[in-house]
Amino acid sequence: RLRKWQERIRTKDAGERNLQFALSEIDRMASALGVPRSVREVASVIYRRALNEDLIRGRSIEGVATSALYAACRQEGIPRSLDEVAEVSRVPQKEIGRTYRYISQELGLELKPVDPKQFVPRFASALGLSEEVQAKATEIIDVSAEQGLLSGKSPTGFAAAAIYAASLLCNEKKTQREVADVAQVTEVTIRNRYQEQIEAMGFR
Amino acid sequence: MSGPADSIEIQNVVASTGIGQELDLEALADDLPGADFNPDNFPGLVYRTQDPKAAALIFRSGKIVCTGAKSIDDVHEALGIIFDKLRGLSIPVDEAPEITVQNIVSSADLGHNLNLNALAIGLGLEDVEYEPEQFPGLVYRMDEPKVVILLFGSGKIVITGGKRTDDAETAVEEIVKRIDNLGLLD
DNA sequence: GCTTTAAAAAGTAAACT
DNA sequence: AGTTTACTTTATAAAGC
Repeated sequence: RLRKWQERIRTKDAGERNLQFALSEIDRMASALGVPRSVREVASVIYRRALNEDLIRGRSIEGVATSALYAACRQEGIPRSLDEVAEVSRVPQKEIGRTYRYISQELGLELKPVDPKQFVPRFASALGLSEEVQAKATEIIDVSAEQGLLSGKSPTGFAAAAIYAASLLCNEKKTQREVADVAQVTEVTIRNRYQEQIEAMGFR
Repeated sequence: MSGPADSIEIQNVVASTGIGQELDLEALADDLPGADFNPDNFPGLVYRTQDPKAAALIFRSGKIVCTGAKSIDDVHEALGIIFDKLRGLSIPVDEAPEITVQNIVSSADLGHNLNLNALAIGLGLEDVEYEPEQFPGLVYRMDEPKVVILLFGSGKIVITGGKRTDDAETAVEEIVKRIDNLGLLD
């Protein structure tokens, strides 16, 4: 009986230590990503829910913690791409994506697809672009999405192309390379999306 | 009446069977020209047929998995060729081993572009997986027939997980109904 | 969970010319 | 900048780690 008590305390301690580790990792990654405290709190709630629903079995603590943070960013409307999240995590991007899809399904998060517009302020300010360019990029995204060009396309690539196009239109030109670097997509992707978008805008 | 159901093409059929006889895969790898056997990687021996084109995974237990065939008839033909090859090596093979179709992958064209964002919300986020950052297709799990449908912006779709030839047809009719009811079939 | 096999869809990416 | 090759997703069996 004494052993059972000790075992329970031991596992309780281990579980407590694991939870503390996960929460400190969420904090570390959130700081590195520069997301507000509210997002860390949402991520912590998601992680605790995953823990209570026994979703961590067979998965790494770090993977679930990273996915919870990725989900929290989306839920709070300030998404980070899987690439960006993977950069501050020690879990490979592929596993983060898989784990995210799993916990999202199991917890019924029902997060809507990421809106490319949500990347515009962050990417544009990283490039030192004006409010005018941001507004133009947002307009390009709205118009081309309405014409059905968004289906299946990556939100970051779509946003990057719109920012590139807007920078040209507003005479604040950034090169495809510069935009590609902040959005972490290739110049080829920007070129492809850009061509479709300017056509949708009735330019060219 | 021509509709999306008429555009269905079977792309891959997976089936399993067994010859009712244990096999020495090391010896078989030497006797079967073109056989790939790397027990360190995978316990099955890989053997490909040219006509019909298919790939078979042959296991020590005598169980066989056939993939890559374009029809159920092709599965039977390809496995027939393999059974005869084994018999030619004086390996006793059951007269007519039972062949079970495990999965059929089909493609089809709905003939309209699809707004996947609207579709994700309309079909119900709980039954949908749409992560364009990871994959351009929307994944929809249907209960009856129990299949998984991948939908693309072009209106092209993939139906997988079905075991019967008509599962794809039923699924296409059903998904067209659901999309049409949402007013998302332009 | 993973390993291997096949096939389609469309996007993204890297390595070449 | 264009082409080729390859990887992402879905399902499914097989034997073994």
